[in-house]
This record gives sequence, structure tokens and C-alpha cells, in this order.
Amino acid sequence: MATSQTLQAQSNDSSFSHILDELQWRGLVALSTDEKELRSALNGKVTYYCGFDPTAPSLHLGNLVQLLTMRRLQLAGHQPLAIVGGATGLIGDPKPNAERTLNDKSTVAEWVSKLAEQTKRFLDFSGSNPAKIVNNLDWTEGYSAIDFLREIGKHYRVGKMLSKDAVSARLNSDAGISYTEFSYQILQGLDFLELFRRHNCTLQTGGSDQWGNLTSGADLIHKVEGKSVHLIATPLITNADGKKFGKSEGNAIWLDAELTSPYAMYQFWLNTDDADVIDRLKVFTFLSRSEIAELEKGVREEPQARAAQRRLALAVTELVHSLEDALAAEKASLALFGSGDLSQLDEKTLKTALSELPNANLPYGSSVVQALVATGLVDSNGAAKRAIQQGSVSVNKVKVESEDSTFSSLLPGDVAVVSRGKKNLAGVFFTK
RNA sequence: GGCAAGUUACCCAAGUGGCCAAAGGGAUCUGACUGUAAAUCAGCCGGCGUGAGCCUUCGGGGGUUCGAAUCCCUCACUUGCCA
Repeated sequence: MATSQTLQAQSNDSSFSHILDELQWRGLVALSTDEKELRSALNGKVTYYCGFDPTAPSLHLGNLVQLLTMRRLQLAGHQPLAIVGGATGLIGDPKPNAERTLNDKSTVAEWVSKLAEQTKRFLDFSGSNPAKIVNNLDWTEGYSAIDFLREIGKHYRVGKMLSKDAVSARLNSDAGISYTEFSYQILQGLDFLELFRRHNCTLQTGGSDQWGNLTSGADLIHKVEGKSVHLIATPLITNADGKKFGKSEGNAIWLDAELTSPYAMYQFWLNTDDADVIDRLKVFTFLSRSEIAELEKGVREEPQARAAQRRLALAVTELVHSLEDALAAEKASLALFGSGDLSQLDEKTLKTALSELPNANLPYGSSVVQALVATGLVDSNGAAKRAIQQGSVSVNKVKVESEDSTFSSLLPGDVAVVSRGKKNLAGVFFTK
């Protein structure tokens, strides 16, 4: 795979003498195994891994934290293994409140290949410490139930398994937990053991909510191989206002451009709270300590300029998509939110900007309600009318007053910008 | 295997024959104020439709009744206790 320009341009901040110092400064270490040993291990070359379970057709922002952490370690000279959980994805790790619905094997297999493809953008697969993608189905599929219970199960004490947060939370909830999900930690433990044996992998990274599963593997290796290995858990990203991070309008932000457009990605980051933006820059970008300090000053002295948010939005959109996509999203954002009159924009700029938005082709004479539904700004005709009654709908920045409005004037090129609220925009292209 | 309790819209949760599209809270969304921020206040919050009405929904299926989320049968699942 050709290495992208974006990847080539990345580097760690040379003002840190140890990768662990940088990770800590970026707020990426919530929990770890013995820090002194971890630090000295990282002085040499370490092979490490992080798992991604196929629970959806795309990775999301939570996964991005892991991917970028992996990349930082790779830039420090260590060798990454990205595990795509063909096996663990079939089982499902216990969520705090509810049992997961099992997905078809074929669905999971399809998602595995999609996720594997996505991870490729974030790691370097060439050079002296190339990344590798592995699938844990490779070593679990052939395992017989008897062998599994004898060779692996014997090392697990039920008391300890019950005490893991993920399990005990479920036992105390009214959802209970199935044997299937209860077993998840063993499978993940097996992953680490296999990677240790096959690739001499001695470090696992993951989210702090996965700590129980991370320690599962380290314990197993200790018991079976008598070796101590290392763990780094990244904190869960939370917003200053306590709301869940990574959601926009209640929907997850996906890395797949089909599910979350580059424009939506850009907007998501642009809307970051002042109180969060510096933390986000540390976690989600490769900007240096001094660059971030500069932006922090901007937030303090001139928050309304939102320089930090703009930088963040551009940087992450480039990471996830491409520089061209990021610039196009930025341009569309400026054009559509700028104070200027939309009709002053030339046809080409306008059409490019609109194609970044959710959009629809409609015949001339269509109603505003139809456009709202067709572009997906609202779910139903009723919701569209309600939105108009609430005064939240505008066409080309002019508020729509009546439920049966049509498009009275179009922009150059026979297009229109429909908005619901201040931030939800969509484009309409008129055709015969 | 036995006994008991439970399964309500995105989440929590009321409702125990008609006044139930279903209380209340949270989340999301929208408006005002702003900086495409936060906080605050207000509104919307199953679908269709000419704000009258109609359709679908209260775990699945079947039944009683003029009428059921509410009663009965049955299946599935969850939790607790007993074995």
C-alpha cells in the first residue's frame, strides 16, 4: 500500500525525550502496568497490538483514539499489530447495560474486511517497523471446545472473571449476562497470548473501559509463559459538559465517508466546545506542544475567532479522509456559513459546496417540505411542517414562513440551500 | 426442574378494561441569547393528514369483550429464590 502524504508528514514532538512522556502529556495514558518497566521496555523496540471488533461496518471516533495512539508508538520506532476481531466480534464484549445482539457470521466477515481496510490509512505498512493486520479468527476458528477449555479455560478463575467491571456491572443490572459474553475476556486473553507467541508482542493498548479485557491477556501470559507484558489504557474521551463525545445529532461520527461525509466530520470538530478543544488537539492531531500552546493562547484571548477549532477540524478531517477533502470541507463551510450573500457565490463554488452537504435532486416547483424530507434534514412530512412552524427552516438563508412554500428564487445553476436550524444544511439541485 | 416477579416509544419509568399515541424524567432536536461555543429560559419530541380525523405501537402469537398496554391462554426472553 502506498504511503499517503498525510502519513509521511506525521511525527512525534521532538521536545519529548521519551514516547511515554508525550503520550502522558497528550492525556492518552489513563491506566498502565508498572510505569518504570513500561518505560524501559519502550527504550527498546516493542511489538504491540490493539484490537478492533467489528460491531459496525465502520470504525468511529473512539477507535480513532486507538489508531492514533498506535501511530504515535510506531513513529517512536515500535511495531504495531492491528487485530481485527473476526472471532471476538462474533461473541461481543459485554456492554454495561445490555446483551449484544449477535450478528451473522457473514456480516461480521464483511465488517472485518471493511475495518481492516480502514486501519490501513492510519499506520505505515512499509519501513523497518511496518504495521501488520491480523485476524483473531485465524487462531480461534480451529480450536475445539475441549482444547479451549483444557488449555485456556483452566487458567481462568471464575471469581476473578466475575470481578471484572464489565461483568459485575452486568450481573448487577437487570439484563444479566450470557455465558457467551462472559467468555469474551478469555478470548481476548487468548489473543494476547497468541500474539506474544507468534510475534513476541509484549504491549497491548486499548480504551480504559477495556481494562478488564486487557489485563486478562497479561495475566494469561504470566501464567502460561511466565513473562510479564505491558498495558496502556487510554482514557474515555468525554466532553466538559458531560455529554457523550463522538455524537452529532445523536448519531455516531464514523470514519467511513459514506456514513459521515468529510464535511460533516469537519463541522463536528469545528463545533467543539472551547473547554474541550485543546484536549482534542492533543489527542487527535500531531500538532506539537508549541503549536498547541499557541492555539491555547488564542482560545483564551480571542475565543470568538475559534482558531483552535478550525485547526482541529482541518487536521482531523485530513487524517481521516485527505487534505483535498479537508480543504473542500473547509471551503464549503466558509461559503455556507460566511456572512456573505449566497447569491454572490459563483456557480462552481456553490455547486462544489452543496455536493459536500446532504443533497437531493428535485423537479422544479417542489415544495420546501419535500426538499426537507428528500435531503434527510427531517424524517417525515409532519416533522418538516413542525420545523417550519418552529421557524427553524430557511431557504438560501431566508426564513420560510409558510408550510406550503415552494422555492421562489434559485441560486445560480438552479440550486438552493435548505437549512434546518443554524447548522443543518442541505443542498437541492433542481432538474426537470 | 419448581416457585415468584418482570418484558411499555432512543434510555429510565408510570399506566392494571373505555377520558391512552400512552403521565413523568433524561437524551436528541428547535427557538431566544451568542462566537456555527458554553450556560440559561422556552418549545417540539410514532406516522399520514386540510390542527376534525385516520393508521401503526405497549415482548411474539392466539382468545374474551361493543371496546385491551390493561383480563385469559400460550411461546420466547430477563431477574430473583429453591433444587
